[in-house]
Amino acid sequence: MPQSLPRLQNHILAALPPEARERIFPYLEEVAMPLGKVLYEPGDKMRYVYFPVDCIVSLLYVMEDGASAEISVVGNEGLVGISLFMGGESTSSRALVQSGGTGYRLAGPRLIDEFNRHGQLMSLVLRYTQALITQMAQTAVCNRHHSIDQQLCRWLLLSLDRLPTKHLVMTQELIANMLGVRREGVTEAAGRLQRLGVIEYRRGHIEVTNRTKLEELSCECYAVVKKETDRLLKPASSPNQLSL
Amino acid sequence: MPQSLPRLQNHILAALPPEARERIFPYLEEVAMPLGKVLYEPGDKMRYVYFPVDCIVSLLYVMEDGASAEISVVGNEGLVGISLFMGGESTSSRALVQSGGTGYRLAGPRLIDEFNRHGQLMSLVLRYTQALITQMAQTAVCNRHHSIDQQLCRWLLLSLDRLPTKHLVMTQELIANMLGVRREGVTEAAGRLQRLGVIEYRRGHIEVTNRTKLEELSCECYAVVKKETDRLLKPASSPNQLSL
DNA sequence: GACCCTATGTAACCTATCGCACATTAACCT
DNA sequence: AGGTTAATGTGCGATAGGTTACATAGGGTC
Repeated sequence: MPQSLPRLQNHILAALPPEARERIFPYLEEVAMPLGKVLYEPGDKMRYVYFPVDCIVSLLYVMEDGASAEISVVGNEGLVGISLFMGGESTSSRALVQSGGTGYRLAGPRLIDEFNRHGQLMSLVLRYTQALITQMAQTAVCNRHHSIDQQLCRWLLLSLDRLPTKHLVMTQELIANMLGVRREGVTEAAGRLQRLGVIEYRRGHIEVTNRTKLEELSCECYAVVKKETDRLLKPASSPNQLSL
Repeated sequence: MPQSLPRLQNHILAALPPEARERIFPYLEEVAMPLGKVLYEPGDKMRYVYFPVDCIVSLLYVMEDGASAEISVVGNEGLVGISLFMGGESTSSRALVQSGGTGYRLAGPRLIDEFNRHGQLMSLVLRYTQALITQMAQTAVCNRHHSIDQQLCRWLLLSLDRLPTKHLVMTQELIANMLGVRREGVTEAAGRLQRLGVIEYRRGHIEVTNRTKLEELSCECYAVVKKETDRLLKPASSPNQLSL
């Protein structure tokens, strides 16, 4: 089984030891992840986990009245479908591709089988899940206390960290859906950021031109999540933290 | 080892099979959980997990400027300190006793040892963790879209579900800290609820007098969390969902 | 019973964001 | 090239909630 490069661009897959790769890689299926694709809806029994390679997936909650809010984002640092191994088999949120690209999927039973070996994969995905929890918690706080401008900065940074370029293909309308605010609010915030020379945009495209300043303008939430995610996932191939 | 009743009031402990109880119960220490006690601060290396019996613990995030927001609440349906088995050993939030009572604590290594047996305890705590994730996600959404009145209803219901009585010992100031809003906002919302005959309160005490109406006035967030938590934890002693 | 502290009530003002209505234009299609 | 559609810009009034500043009173303490 050739260890083709793309699948190693997903950090979880890349951090697996050789034996685990041998067991799992034959079952990985490459899948297109075009913008707007829905990986699962609330309550769906999950059949696959998805390992993003160069795409971004948003976990978002849509309310009865149609209003929505992003709970967290997943890029090639993680995987989509944690409920499979957490035991619930479904979530109350929707998984939506927010930035197109490709990924790999693995059938649920294959993942669970490997998870149950109690080895590196289990350790990795549990640590990743904790990083995800941190992100959700910080999103809750950010939604409560920070301005649209600050949240837009945070959102751009989270996206940027998960993309190979400084260029986002994204309408303000979609960003508004993610942040759970009006589209006009995003237009105004984006206008301000552009006037400050932090971003440049045209219809459906945003380019970050001054990342340093973007970080300054963002609320603390970005840094908190980034730092904690790095802490949890950097030592990804360190000795299993679960051993005594 | 006698299976004294109080420890079985914690649903996780109660759902363990006899063998697991035999291994764990000797190491459980009863601990007082007075209102205001801090179980851990952000970044603290956790030494124990806590199993609430008749108290409520809030996980809340405190920002640089002192503003705070509750991320989730834990009662006797769960446990505090999931980072221990998730692998991070610390979180970015604070665990604060919001309603006094007692609980049991278990030293980290003892828990991890049992977790690593890959049995019922692992299954239980992972499912519980997913329930916690649902609660956090819904909190994020609620913070974005719902009014203080609705959130107060949700918060009262979540607390009520974790208490043996309809009586909360709680100042409006504290509730405001949890919800991440001004104290005056809570005063006004509580006043409206009282005028509607849903609650009755006096200094530091709140009594829910019409739960049905409280549920009507709450946003959908309470019901979503409740339903999902029940789904995940009700079949607590069902066959290990992780087996193929 | 007097006292004091803390919890609660109230009010005037400020601001961010919403809700709505519309103008403008970039980019795509034929 | 022109038409069409979707994306963006702008300008209101409405409003929830924040900010500040006090007034009031419950309930424990001496």
